[in-house]
Amino acid sequence: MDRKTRVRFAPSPTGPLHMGGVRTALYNYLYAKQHGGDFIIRIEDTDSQRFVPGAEKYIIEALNWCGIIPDEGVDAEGNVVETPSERHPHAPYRQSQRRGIYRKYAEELVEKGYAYYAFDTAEELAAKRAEAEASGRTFIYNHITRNELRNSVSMPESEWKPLLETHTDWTIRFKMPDNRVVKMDDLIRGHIEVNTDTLDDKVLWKRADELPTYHLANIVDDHLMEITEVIRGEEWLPSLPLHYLLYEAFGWQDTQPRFAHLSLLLKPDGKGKLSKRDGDRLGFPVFPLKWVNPQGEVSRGYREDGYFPEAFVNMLAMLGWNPGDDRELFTMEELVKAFSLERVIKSGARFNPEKAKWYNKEYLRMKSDAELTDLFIPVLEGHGIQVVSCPKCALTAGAEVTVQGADFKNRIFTRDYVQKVVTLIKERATFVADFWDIASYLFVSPQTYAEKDAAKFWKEENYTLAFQVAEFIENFDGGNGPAGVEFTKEQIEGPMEEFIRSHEWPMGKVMNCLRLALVGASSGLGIADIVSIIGKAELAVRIENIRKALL
RNA sequence: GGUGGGUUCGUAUAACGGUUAGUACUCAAGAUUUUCAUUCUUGCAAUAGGGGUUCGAUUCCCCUACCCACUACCA
Repeated sequence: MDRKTRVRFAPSPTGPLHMGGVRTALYNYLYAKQHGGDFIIRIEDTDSQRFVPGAEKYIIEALNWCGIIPDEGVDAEGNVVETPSERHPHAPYRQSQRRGIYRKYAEELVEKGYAYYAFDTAEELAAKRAEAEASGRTFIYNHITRNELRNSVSMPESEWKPLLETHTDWTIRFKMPDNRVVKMDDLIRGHIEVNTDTLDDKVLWKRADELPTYHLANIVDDHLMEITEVIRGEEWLPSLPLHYLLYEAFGWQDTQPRFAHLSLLLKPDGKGKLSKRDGDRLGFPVFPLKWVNPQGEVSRGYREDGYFPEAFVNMLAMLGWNPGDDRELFTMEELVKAFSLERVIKSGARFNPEKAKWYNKEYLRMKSDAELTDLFIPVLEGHGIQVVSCPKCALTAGAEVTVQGADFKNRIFTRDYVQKVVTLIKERATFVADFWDIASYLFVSPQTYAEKDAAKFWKEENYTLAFQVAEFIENFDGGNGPAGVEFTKEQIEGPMEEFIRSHEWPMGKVMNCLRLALVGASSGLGIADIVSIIGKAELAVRIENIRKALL
């Protein structure tokens, strides 16, 4: 068969999309793109009870953030398509809006003898289950019990037929054959066989809300939408025999999609699958985007935590798949090329938040300084820093000093100044938000001095020397101009060290006193970097400040 | 309980019957630097257990253990 590859991601809008769901969508997307096929979104909202407002929008926005863009099912504005068009021939893509088409398929199965009407109420069945459980057994609706229950198999037609009209709570159930071995193939797990005796007569369609259950809707829509591969979570593996049997009952074996069941994401520690609770407990997001549920509870998201979508996607792709070599960094295009279902791991993958951070760090380093500057500016503004595009603009904005592109007093800095900072600190950060913690002293004079560091270095025999070094820097002319002009790191570094060495002063002690004045602690960039970026005037201010504070 | 799936360093994974069982993250140590961070080097650390098949098993088969999923008129 040479059908065009068509895969679908079919979420249920019962809440925000979990990162495991994003991974399933991603693998579908990669598979589709690799085969030059279509990636389709279909909303499986056949459970009106569990519908959550906003969930559908969230799912689409999340996929969009990740760069997982559907070819069909969602329009350019991010809305699920409701009316058919050339681009979206199978609309509507919401199962609740397709409800009219499922009943006839269910009834076709009844007519062919593959399904039957069942009139048992939910309460009756619950009672049966409770009863069985009390005696240590399990009740299952199958070829043995169906004859003692109320349905069109056990009752004469004259008795059940009228019920179709008089009752509104009947269902159509699949008539699971007895003692038949269903032979299946999974693209990831290989050959699987299951005996139908262990399976039950699943409900396919409900009269009460005139809606199909997952099983029927799924098979019918996959068939109608010409899906060629079904890539979904492992939780569906147990119902694969039912789905095979449904394709058979409909006579659709020729176009039956191939199946691939993905393992689940497990929590970082302990037992069990990854849940929202683990994120709260261990301090990492389990959702791509921030989510506020109808009760007002907030769940953090990767986006809001400062992750780059490329890093998030790359990390997710490597959780349960590998290219067969040591490569770990992939763009979406590279993933499309390298991906293969054959290399998807069968076992559950434990999620490792540390590795997620590592990915972000790697991607941060790959970003251009200009791009990172754009991202850093809003963070600075959040700390009361004003960033302007040029020195002139700084003056207009009320700045007094523009030599370095920095006015510390009025907290006005030029974009060039910010980018210089970014260049110096990007290797030290994992997130853009870290920039402030790493480099706030390049925007604001230290207000306090770390006690421990001060106790260690702030001694008279050290700081008197440091003051002399500061004076040396203030008088340094960069080698090509009168005193008072600024200098680059390269210009000051050598002479400053030479100055200290020539006096045989203890380098570490002197430098750390200066550092205490400039940073407020015994950490941070090299002194030459700091003074060249903040300038002589600010150096003088900080020396004066620490004199007042510590002398 | 039943059915199905799974099991390589702490974690993610590599090794299509033959390797000193590799790589990355984490952690530790060392080097470098004026501090911190970076960087570099080194190190710690695994085939769940037991039987087979085979000259040879992480790899194939069986059993046990453990983990996961499913067992709804939910998906």
